[in-house]
Amino acid sequence: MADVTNAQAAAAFDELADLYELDGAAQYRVLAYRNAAKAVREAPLSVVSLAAQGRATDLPGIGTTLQQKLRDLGESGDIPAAQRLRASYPTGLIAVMHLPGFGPKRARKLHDELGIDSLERLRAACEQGQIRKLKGFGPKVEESLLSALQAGADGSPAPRILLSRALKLAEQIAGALRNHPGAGDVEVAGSARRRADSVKDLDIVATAADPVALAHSLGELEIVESVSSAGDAGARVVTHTGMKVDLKVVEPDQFGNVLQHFTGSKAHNVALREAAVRRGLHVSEYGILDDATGQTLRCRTEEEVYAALGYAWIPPELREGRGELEAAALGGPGLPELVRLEDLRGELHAHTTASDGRHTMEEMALAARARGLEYLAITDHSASHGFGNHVPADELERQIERAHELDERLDDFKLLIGSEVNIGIDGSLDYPDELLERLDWVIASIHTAFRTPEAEMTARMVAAIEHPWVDAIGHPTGRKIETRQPYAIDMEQVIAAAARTHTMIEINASPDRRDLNELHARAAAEAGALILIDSDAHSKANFELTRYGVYTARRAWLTAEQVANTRSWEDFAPLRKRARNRA
DNA sequence: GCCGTTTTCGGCCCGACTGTTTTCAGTCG
Repeated sequence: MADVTNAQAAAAFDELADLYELDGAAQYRVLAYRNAAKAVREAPLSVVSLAAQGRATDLPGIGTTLQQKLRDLGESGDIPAAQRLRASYPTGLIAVMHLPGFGPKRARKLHDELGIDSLERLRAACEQGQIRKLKGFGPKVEESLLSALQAGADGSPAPRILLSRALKLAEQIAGALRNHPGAGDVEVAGSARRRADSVKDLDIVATAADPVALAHSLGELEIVESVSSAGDAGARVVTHTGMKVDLKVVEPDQFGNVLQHFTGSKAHNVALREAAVRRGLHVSEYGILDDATGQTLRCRTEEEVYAALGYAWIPPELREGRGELEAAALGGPGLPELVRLEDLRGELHAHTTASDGRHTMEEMALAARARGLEYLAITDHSASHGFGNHVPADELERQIERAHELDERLDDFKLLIGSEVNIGIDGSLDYPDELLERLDWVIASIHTAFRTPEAEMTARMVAAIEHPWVDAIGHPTGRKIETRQPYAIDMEQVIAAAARTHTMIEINASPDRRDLNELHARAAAEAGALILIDSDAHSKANFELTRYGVYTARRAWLTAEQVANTRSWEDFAPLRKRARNRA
């Protein structure tokens, strides 16, 4: 039944939204499909299975009609309405519709009047000067279309930059702006502030005694390649790395409104405004207009914006339209106290020169202690890792001795000897059980055969989870943000197995992994599984990456209590599965 | 197509920008 993944079902609704849009359907009908696509993409359970049981209507934005379409999708692999519409509107036309500056109306006109059904035919029509003849189109449209097509535009969304790279740039730019003599407040907004997995462009909001001077100073930074506009209200530039940066300079008494607006997300702002309208208030980046008085309230801070609308201030990481408004409503259930970087007291996943790390056990331990951590588990790759970076069993034996000696010597610090053990294709581990038992800590991960079918992959993972000496699962879905899809695996079953067996699940903090993602991490915590935030450090400097794991944990609504390694070693030790098994 | 401390029908966020127009439709965030 779970043959259709939520990602596939969401894509089907998005396609249907595109097709209905081309067909000229009412915009709110189209919007309903887009909202449903988001709900499906973020659902913690298989929506096709839910639909089969008649429970998909519990999801926000799914009614009986869309539930039936999910059933059709589960039973036949397609939705009849989509099949019908595809006959009228070819796939190539959807690509045209997704070109920058284009949408359903323009694409439809090109289709109806010039017979355009692909990017190739569109390019030919441009080259023949046919586009500019159409009513509502002109030479500018034709030119920009041609240059976009020549630059390789194919209607697919622009690539996104990893948060780690984007934040480095954002902090650099914001720092430079703050140093400007005319600057007041300077804050990074947008998805970077929400600590999303990846970022499309940077939004910065500022106040300034001299707005023009501040706006021009952005364009003068060394990292800036070109300036597309700079005035008294802000500036828009592109860096040498290709990142678009948008600076808005605003009056201090609107700083809260503008920062809130440009922090988003879109889903959060739409929900916020819809709720406000029901109370006679209209929210925009300029203020809050009250129907009753005709007055517009301008806010210096975000706290004032949220308070005026009846909410506690909402941490940016939660602003994704995932129930945060209901939780933040004054007099409501309240928002969780989110875990912070400084809450973490131990690190349970780190490599040394014994496998593919850059530093020795001692160097890593001293670096961890210097960062204020109280315990560290050394978890080099196991016997079958390959790439010449594996640790054979006899080498691990020697590592155990070295670790015990080192642990003796380190004051006020607990050094654990563990392993990141490969999970074989059949779910087996590549050290003998008696060796695994003697370790302080074992984290098991999949590093091979990513294309294994879902049922086998799930069974493979669950087998590892059920192993008595596996304390935790590392990077559970194998995804690499923007570059590698997660392997096919039923996370519902994985999470349930982990919760049942007291196996911890990692949020791997490596900025291109952040795996578990925020949705799975939230589901896992709600299912009662204990979460770890691990750096997976391959060098001393990599301990710095832990913060990306904390960001994901916060986006997952996690409290310090739900993250196992916020505990002291004394409190953490008995939570390990091996400690429970021995007890 | 969804949804309900105004509603089972009639609403459904808000404003800027662009290129085309001469008052605005379409797109974008």
